[in-house]
Amino acid sequence: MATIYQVSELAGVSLSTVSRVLNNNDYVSKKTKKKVMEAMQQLGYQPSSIARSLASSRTSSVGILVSELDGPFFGQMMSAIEEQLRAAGKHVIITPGHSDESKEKSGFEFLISRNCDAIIAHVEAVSNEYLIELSKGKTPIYLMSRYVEEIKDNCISLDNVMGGYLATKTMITRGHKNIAYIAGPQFKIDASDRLKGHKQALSEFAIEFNENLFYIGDFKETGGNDGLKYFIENKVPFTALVCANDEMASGAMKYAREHGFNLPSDLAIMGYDNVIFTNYLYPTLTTINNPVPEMGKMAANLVLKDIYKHSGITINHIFQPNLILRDSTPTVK
Amino acid sequence: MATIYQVSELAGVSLSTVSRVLNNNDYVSKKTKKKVMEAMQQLGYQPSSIARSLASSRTSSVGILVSELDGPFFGQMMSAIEEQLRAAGKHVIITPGHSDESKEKSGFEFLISRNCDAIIAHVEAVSNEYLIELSKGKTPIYLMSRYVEEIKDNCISLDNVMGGYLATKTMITRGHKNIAYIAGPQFKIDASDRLKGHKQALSEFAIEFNENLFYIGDFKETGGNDGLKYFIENKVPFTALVCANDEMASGAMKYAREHGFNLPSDLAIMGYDNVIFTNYLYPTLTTINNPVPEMGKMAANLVLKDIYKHSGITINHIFQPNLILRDSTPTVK
DNA sequence: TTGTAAGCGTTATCAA
DNA sequence: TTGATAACGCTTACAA
Repeated sequence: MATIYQVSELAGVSLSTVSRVLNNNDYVSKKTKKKVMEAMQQLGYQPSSIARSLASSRTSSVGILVSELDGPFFGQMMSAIEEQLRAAGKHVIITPGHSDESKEKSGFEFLISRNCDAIIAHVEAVSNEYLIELSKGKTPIYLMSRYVEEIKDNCISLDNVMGGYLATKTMITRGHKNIAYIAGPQFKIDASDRLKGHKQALSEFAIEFNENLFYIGDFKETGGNDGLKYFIENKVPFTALVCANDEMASGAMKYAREHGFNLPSDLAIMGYDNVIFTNYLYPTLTTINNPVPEMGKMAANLVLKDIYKHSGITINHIFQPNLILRDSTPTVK
Repeated sequence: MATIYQVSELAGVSLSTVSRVLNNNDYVSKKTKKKVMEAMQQLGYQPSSIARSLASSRTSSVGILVSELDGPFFGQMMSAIEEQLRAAGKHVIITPGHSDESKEKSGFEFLISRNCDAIIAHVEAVSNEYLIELSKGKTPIYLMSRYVEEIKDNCISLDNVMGGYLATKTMITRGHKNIAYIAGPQFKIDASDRLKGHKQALSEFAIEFNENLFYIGDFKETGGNDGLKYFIENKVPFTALVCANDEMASGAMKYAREHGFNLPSDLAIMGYDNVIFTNYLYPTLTTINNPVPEMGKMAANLVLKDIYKHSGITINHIFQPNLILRDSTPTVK
């Protein structure tokens, strides 16, 4: 590998001049610049980003900490962030936190030790206090889908209470009274907010919250499965099922069909997130749209604005979910 | 941030000693080691991985180059690789190539310039020659789902011809003669191999390949949609549809249902990859299992063995696909 | 506009 | 078993 030193020698200039060319510094004459570029070309020179960042303590890379590397939700998120950042010549370093406190912390440490210029994180297990403390460090932290009052300028979040409310209200206005609810793990703020919205809608229409129609799932297909099974065994009648995410809804749909339900007439089902495959289920799944790509893009923009000083960027910190009405929730007479 | 220098001062030893402790070097007395560790603790010292890799030209990180950051296929792949590597204390740096030649190349360059100890790549647009050339460089390259004879020891691949054969043969043995086929983009080797297998099965059973029952899709839902539309407009009768991946199959299923097909009785559909949501479609989708997680794990193991000198690892370079029989392909009398 | 030289935080080679 | 000291490849005052 050629180094900057060899380039400088071949071009007959000093190290600093080569460095200037590398960094598009204005104070270089056209002529020298050309000489240097040619030398680089000739040697197939590739600057070492490691050395650059050691010297400059900037890396042109932003860390992304997500819960999982797979799953449609995180896929969309990573993809949107990466695309926006790459367009600005920045790179991303992605690491998973697996919704586990110590793994999330070590993810942060890794990213920080890699000198990321900033970190965009979707974390669920670490406490707000930890995040606030971390934000005082040298690496700026941005939060996706999480609102922490003390560092709200660094948060991009979704109004999940509203989303939860919307989901259940839709079922009610479509004629349902006995509505089962499969929640997500309650340590996840998204999940507990959605539940809050559910209860809000219930109470608005004077429907009592029934423990026998409430189950806490795992945000995966199995959660939908297990939840529906639990409800059926409880023998409390219900005509609608609201799930706190699409994966659980699809699991429930499958279980329902396998156990003699005729969908959607026997049971109306609602998801949450509007993940890509919901449109390919049968019946197509009514769901609450979680504008993940837009939010990812916004998070990237926020970093571009704050850290890389791009101008003319307007930031929207809180997104509103909206209803996507499909076939799984027909109106009941 | 505390540096190694401050640690050495507080512990009353030299830089080198601290470095030795950091690297678990044996030639350090228990006593000094303890002193140093305490100093580290006290200062909350975190070694700079940047500086470390500049000095050692090792990074404990392996680059992953995938086509897309989202999508169930790549999600599973990244996840499996990362899990295995993380268990060995290595980190991954992920970057997407978007199935585009110049983007894939710049992905490689980025990863190489980050001094990754190795790169695991799933690339589709760059040529074999490029990969062979690249393999001569200082960063070892490993290929996922791609077989290149000259560097076969660095390849982990799936026998896609066999998979394609299996898919179509299954349809034939279940009683179908008029089988439509929606292929993937033919510059992708996976796609062209699957097609090859399809033709092989056809000819084995003396069924002629019919251009009117052949469509090249984009490996996404839209491809399934458009393909089925094309076949219907062609007005050539067919009773079975084989798709080169699950996304296209799900798109086709939806289009079929919207256009009056009764599934699966009117049309048998076969997917490929056994992506997570195939089991939640209705009818559940018969598909060819692509053991992505196993292959990802194997690729990680290969790196662990070759690069990090782990012992006792057995490598399987070529994986065999198998049939997952579900409800979308009933037998025809 | 260009060059000199001092870092950046480690590892690695010697010598002690 | 420990310590000096020279790399690693680049950026960045400061000087010229």
